[in-house]
Amino acid sequence: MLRLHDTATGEVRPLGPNGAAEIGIYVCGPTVYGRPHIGHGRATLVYDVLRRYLEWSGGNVRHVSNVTDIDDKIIRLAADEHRPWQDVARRYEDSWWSAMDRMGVARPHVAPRATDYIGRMVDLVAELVASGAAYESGDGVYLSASAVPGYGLLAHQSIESLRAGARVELNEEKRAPIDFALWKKAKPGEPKWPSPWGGGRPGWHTECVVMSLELLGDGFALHGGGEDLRFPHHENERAQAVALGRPFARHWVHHGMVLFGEEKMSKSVGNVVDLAEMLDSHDPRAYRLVVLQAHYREQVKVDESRLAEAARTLQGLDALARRLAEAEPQAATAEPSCEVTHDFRAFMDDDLGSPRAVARLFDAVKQANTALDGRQVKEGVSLGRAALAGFEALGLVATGTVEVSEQAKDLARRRDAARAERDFALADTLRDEIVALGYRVEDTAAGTRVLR
RNA sequence: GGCGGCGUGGCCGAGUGGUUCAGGCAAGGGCCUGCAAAGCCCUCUACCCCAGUUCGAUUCUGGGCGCCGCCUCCA
Repeated sequence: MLRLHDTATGEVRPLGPNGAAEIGIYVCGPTVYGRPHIGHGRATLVYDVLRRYLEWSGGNVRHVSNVTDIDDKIIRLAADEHRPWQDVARRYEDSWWSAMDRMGVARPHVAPRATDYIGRMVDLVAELVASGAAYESGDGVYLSASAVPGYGLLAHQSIESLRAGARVELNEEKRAPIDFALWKKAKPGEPKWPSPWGGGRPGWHTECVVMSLELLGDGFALHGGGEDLRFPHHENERAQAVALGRPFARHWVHHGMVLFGEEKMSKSVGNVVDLAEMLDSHDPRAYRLVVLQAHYREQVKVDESRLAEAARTLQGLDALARRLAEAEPQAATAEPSCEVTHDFRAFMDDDLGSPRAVARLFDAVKQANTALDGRQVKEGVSLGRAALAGFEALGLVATGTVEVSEQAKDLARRRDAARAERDFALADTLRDEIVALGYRVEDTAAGTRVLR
């Protein structure tokens, strides 16, 4: 059973009931005001791995991830471009799903848009106002943080120290600097939805409360997001649920940030790497491997050499897949090695120890190759199948086959003929021609093999 | 100022109070190969500094130095 670190308690503890019970996972999704970068990529990969692993372990997962399609940045961009905010939001939502598909990220079971839930958000804010926890002011409705028992749980700070450290500019409309907006009254020209406090739009933190409770139910299993969302976003989500008296996430998961070079990737530093561009220049699986080789709670350093290195590593995995495809007819009954699977599971169950789990699988890859080298086919296939199955459980699929053009196939056939006649000069020339087409060449017992 | 994390071999990155070793990539040598490639074998370079606890610390404690993150509607 999976044990996971919980930000609320600081402990690694069981995620909750496995098996038939539904495991509700809510992951904070994108605000669609720009193209996704590799930081978004890591975030989705981390939770994709979590989800896949739970499902592989027999869990019945319901994965919900929101799309924030209205916010200040979207409004500003729409104004700059003189087009409706909906166009901006939809354009970047499309680029989001496109990039996620390319990374092999499983789509969430439900991906609600914030603007589809505004009526429910208004209801929730009204309830908070009625309870006395929230108050209306000149520019919106705010939640009073001091009205929430245990405010600061996720920040691991007392309300006093949060108050002392608040860097938020003084806002006359708030009673306390740490209070946060539930509803923002529309300024002239801004998009607005009706509410008891006039036209406006919801504050960011409210949508996740409404959608997670609505789609997963009270006391859902897990709420995840980046370390940077721990405070204030998640703290403020939780505050609303607590103020309403509704059981919220039972488990809080936060993953580390992506560093490009030595510091956090951010627009102000100018080191943002566009996700789609990165996927253009590397095997799309390479980034997943990079992410898996670092523990999800640690920061991960990414750069070109790291991605290229991972891509090379994957070639070795693909090579094994090809060997297995050839050897399997002779070892149809070979079961995946239980030892490998057992170790893999043990590492993953311990707070998603993917670096160790992956290392164990690579160990099995080597063992499999060694066995196959030694003609212990059944042993090799057993080890290899377990390794590839483990990688697949993490969303990393090794490919034993490659699309090869007719031209290259023809050259390969001619090269085999030349080699059969021991005309190696011609064979080498033909090999160069195949390589010039962008392929790699390997000789096997079955003849020339052409690879990407 | 408050809170948290990290400093490991050429690079990335796990882990542990001691005995054989993370793993990946790179480098050197070898096996295999017509030559390569792939694969395998061997080799190499470690645990930031200073104290302390201990028979023994990279691993625990304290201090120091350095780096990173959060406290801003940044994943």
